[in-house]
Amino acid sequence: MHGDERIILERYLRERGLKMTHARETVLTAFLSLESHVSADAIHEAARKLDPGIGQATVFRTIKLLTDAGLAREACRDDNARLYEHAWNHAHHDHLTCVECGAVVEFVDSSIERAQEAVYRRFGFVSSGHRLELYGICPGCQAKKANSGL
Amino acid sequence: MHGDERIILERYLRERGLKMTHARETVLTAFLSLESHVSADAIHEAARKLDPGIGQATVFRTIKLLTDAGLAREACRDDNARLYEHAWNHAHHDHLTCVECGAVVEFVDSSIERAQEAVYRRFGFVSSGHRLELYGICPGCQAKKANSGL
DNA sequence: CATCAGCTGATAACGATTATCGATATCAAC
DNA sequence: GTTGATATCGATAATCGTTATCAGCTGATG
Repeated sequence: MHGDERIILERYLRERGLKMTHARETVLTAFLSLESHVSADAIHEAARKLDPGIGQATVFRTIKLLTDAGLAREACRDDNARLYEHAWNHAHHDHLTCVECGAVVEFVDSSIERAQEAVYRRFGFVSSGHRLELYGICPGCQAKKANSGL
Repeated sequence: MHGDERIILERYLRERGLKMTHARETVLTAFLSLESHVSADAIHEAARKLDPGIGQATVFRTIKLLTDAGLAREACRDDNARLYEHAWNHAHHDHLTCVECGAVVEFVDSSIERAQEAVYRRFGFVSSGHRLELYGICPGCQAKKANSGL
């Protein structure tokens, strides 16, 4: 199931003299069991269901490892807390977020990507990544608003 | 000099029964005296030079007012802290940031803007704003790297 | 110049993240 | 399997940015 990710992490750890432990495997499993855009707290909660002894600090430490290993990626921030999403076998994408209900649509748009490359060229930069967040009101919330009296 | 912004703020405050005070005027002046992408702490520091008695809490409170009044806008986050930029007479723009030296280029690209609108239509969303951050290495840092042995 | 709602600065509280520390688990070598 | 050096664990304290609290103060209005 999640064998690929486990092997990636194990190799990453071995390469720098770190160890594969129960706790780290549990956090990885918990993270993979959740949908995109999870907080450290949500991962901690999920990990506790697999092993109630998992500490909060270990979750934070392991998330950092997962990020460095290329398995997780910081997605955005829910006002205060950082949110993470899967990065392995999940191609690059941008986010379209509903400001009313919080729904998130992931999308890729080739003309946006091309236009971004043109901007890099225009200013002589070498690209190393980008973050695009579109905010708006989703069709469902538009309908809800229209029905509720406006 | 900054008369426009002062009047904007004064009107905003009056409209909701709030008061124009020394402290608020000082924070506004401090904010306007700084370049784009400032932290609350930097604004506090600048405000203290104008009036050493200005408290940190007042700076946070006033930044919120400036944001609501349309004079400031949350730009991005320097890892942990929120950063703010001028929003009055500063048209919408996106950011191109050098990951080596931190330099920020502000730009507008009409084909990116158009492509974003197409994405909104594709998913039936009504737009309410977006945030685009491009990351890369600026020409200066590319040259620095090339010279230093690579 | 009195009044009162709004403001102020100091300080405590808060939540997310990070550092500390003694006890424990891991892995490689025997 | 045992050992041992060392990474790791969970609990807890510490940090940092931000927000809430509160007693005293200020500014617009009459």
